[in-house]
Amino acid sequence: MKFASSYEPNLYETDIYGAWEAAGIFNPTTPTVPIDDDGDGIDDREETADEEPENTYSIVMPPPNANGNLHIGHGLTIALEDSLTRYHRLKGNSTWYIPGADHAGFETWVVYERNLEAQGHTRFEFDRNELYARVWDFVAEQRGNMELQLRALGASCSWDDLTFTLDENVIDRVYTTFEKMWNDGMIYRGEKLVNFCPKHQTAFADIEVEHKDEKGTLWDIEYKIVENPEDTPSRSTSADVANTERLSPVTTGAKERSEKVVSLDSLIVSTTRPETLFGDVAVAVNPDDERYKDIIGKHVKLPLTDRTIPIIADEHADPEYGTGAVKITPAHDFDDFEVGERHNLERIQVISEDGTMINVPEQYLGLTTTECRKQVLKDLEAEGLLKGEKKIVHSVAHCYKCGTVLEPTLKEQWFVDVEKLAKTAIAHLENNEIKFHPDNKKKVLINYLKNLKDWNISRQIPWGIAIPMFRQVNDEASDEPEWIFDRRTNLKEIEKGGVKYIRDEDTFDTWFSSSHWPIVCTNWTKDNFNPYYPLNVMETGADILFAWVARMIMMGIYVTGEVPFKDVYLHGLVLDAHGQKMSKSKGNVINPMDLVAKYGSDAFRLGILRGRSAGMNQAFSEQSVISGRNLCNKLWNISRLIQSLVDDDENGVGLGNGTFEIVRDNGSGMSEEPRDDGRDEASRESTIPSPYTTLNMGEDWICRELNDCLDQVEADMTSYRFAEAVDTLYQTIWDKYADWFLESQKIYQNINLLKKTLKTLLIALHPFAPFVTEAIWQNLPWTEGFIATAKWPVKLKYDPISAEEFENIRNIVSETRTTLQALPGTNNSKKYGLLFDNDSLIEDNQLLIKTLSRVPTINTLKGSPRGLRLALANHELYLDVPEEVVKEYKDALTERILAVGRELDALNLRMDNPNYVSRAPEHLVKETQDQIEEKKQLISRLKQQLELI
RNA sequence: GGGGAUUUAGCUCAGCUGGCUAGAGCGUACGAUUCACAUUCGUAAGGUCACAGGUUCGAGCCCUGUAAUCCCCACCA
Repeated sequence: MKFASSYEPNLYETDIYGAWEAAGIFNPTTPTVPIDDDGDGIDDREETADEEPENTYSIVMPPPNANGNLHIGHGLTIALEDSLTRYHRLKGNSTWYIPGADHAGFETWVVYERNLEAQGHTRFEFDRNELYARVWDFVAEQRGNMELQLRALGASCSWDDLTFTLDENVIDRVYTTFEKMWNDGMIYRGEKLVNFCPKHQTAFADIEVEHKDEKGTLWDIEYKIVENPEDTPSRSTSADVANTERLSPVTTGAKERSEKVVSLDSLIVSTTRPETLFGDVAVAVNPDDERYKDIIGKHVKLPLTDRTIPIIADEHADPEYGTGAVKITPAHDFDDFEVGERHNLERIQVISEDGTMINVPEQYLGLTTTECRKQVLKDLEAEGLLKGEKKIVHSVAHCYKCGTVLEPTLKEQWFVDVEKLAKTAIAHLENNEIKFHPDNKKKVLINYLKNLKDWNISRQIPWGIAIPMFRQVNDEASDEPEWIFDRRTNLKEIEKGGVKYIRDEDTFDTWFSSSHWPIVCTNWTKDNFNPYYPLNVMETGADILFAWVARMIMMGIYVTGEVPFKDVYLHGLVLDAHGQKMSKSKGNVINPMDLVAKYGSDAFRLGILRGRSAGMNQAFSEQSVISGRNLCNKLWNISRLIQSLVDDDENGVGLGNGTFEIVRDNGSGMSEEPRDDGRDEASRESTIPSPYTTLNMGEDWICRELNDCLDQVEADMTSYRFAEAVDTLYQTIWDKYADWFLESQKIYQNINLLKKTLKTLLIALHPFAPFVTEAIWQNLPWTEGFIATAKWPVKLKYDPISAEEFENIRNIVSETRTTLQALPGTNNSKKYGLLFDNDSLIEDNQLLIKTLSRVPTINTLKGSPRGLRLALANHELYLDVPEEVVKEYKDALTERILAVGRELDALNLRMDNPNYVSRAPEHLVKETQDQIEEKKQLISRLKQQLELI
């Protein structure tokens, strides 16, 4: 016996994956680039192909961090993507699931730098190329891990085509795009404020910043107004400085805030960052703020300094907030930066990149921002300029990796002008070229693209793709350095036309290269038709809709003129069993590999797909994995039973040797293939008990149910309803196939149908549970090849009348079981037999009914009715129960009559409504009438029963 | 401030174009006991579909409003 009594995933999974991989079945069968052996410029396949060309199905893996372990989100991603891939492979598509590994610029860098520090080194001891080489080795060492984990999850991807985000072709493609953008004038170098992490010494894109609400202090500082500024460092608006004889009283519209303006010759500004006051170049008030109308254009003395700065009018100042006057520090605040742009103000940088003070009076020089803040507050206090403080909660930008507060820092960076990219992308989206799951994410994305700001693509990290820009040296003449594009980024310095250029030290934001993912993975080129681009689907996390999906769409269109994928499926977060976000600090992180080791890969995949729908953050618990494991074991034992029946049959000891004539109409079932029950008539010599004249061991019924199941799974997969597909299979395998069909087939086997239906189920479940289905497939002597490359099952032919008869039998059996449980006493199913009268369905199937109901006997009723009539099924069927027991059951019976009566009333009420009869569809009215008839009959049968008692 | 969701059984979720007598898994209760599977089999209990109006012959589903929860973006001097 090949089948052990339970399925042990660990005995099979590694070997099975190895066998798949060795056989190369995960590679696409349609070549990925056109074949043109005779050099006539035409794809040779099209000339020679007799058969219909295969459909292609392409999907790329969001590249997991090459340096890391897979987490639960990867587990979900692979479960989703691989079931799509396997499903379409079974459906006969040339399927290409392209795996990847991400150099994960910043993430990996953080890990590496931590290592470096642990060894007592710092990044500054090495030059860029050296660091790059070191990290490369570090990652190469780690990468295998991640790939093994993908295999353990069963990802049926084409390993030969694995793309690493720092592969030659990726860099090439990124440079080509960058060059095109440079030539198209979409790349510019700008001094802008960027979010800068003082710890990691790099800038971030807006999207990488994590805003957290924090408690802080808002200090009120007095800035004294001076009548005659001697020194005006800012290049500001001096047009209306002139006038001003007297300040108007600060009253109008000031409300309760007016008292904060302590006198008419000073302004109170509020700030959470007093240390930045050295970078102040103006104080802004709202132009509509009546209180300050007359002082606009005057100057104030900047405390602790000798400078005076102008009072300007700008919308940015909110009259309702604080005193309505706000200090403007363009070099250290994003809003102030914009105010500065509008008013052409100087930018004075007072905090350096390492977070210490520069360009400040001597006593503050070199202090950290925190130290400086303390000192400034102390000094202001001493001068009597600190007018108050209050605690507030405000949101502060943090580094998403180390939690350090990000410092808005003035820096020259490369930017992509996104206006055209976003506009074009919106046009394609509004043209419905991409279908989103869930649907609403399209709207969200368009909304995002409409407000998109220019994209900072420079990172000050060595680990990444070097920005291929070189700056001319010795260009003493101009302020504006001259930059040229060149691919030779392996060189620090190049010469062109006798002029020397130095490479920019920065690397690309990883999203800049990642946005090329569908293009580079499919080897898209301008000149050749590529059957795999656009991708059929992009599956990824909803959390990177903006960072990644948006950019892939913009870049895909920019480079290829086409959207990069036809469908987008976004999954939500996997939360813990209590709906909490998983995090190391909470200690509720679930490692997918632990679950795979414990319950098997299939169990994990089934478990994580159940109850999950697109775009939603949903809970996940080990329990669902256990339930997946149970299904695998169930399927294993189903197969074990069937194989033992097959063995018995081959050894001539099976039950299936009947003398009966099979009465079956194969013509009326809808189907594509005749139901092949495979047995020639002569072999039906049998020992089946004699009352049988027809055989209906659920065979037509199970064919019908399997057909429905296949329909359902196909529909679910087409609409990305994974959980529903799994649910359908679960129910079909367990509740229908095992509980009814196999139980029936224990009496009499149709061996070929058992084989065929088992194959159907195995194939249908394979996309979700690849290992156990393959393990079974390989253990069954009558299957061939790999199930992974089998053909999706065709529909089975069946006789609908026979199927419906079995449905009737199921109802009879169900009612028998229910009634036996409801009767007083225990062990009823052993005590009472069934009696039937004048009913051919029951007569023909008495053994089946007896077996499934587990009653000891079934006999024809002789004499007048006795016992308890089973009223639900409209058959002359009685439970042979003694009168005193029936009497105890009387109350239950009465209650039941009342319940049915209430249902009948409701139906009657519906029919009494003339509008229902006239306006509802005809079939519904008819249905209602039928139901009324049924209920009436049921009541009368129940009443008969009651009278019998 | 802008945007997107969620609210259905104790828990986690389905319920698609309105036809519902609202489903599943887990959990619970009761029963079975070794003949594929105790990772088993059978049966049952459990719901004012967040609330209030409206449209309709008919609303869990559509419309209006309210409440609660969550997420994203922007802002918070």
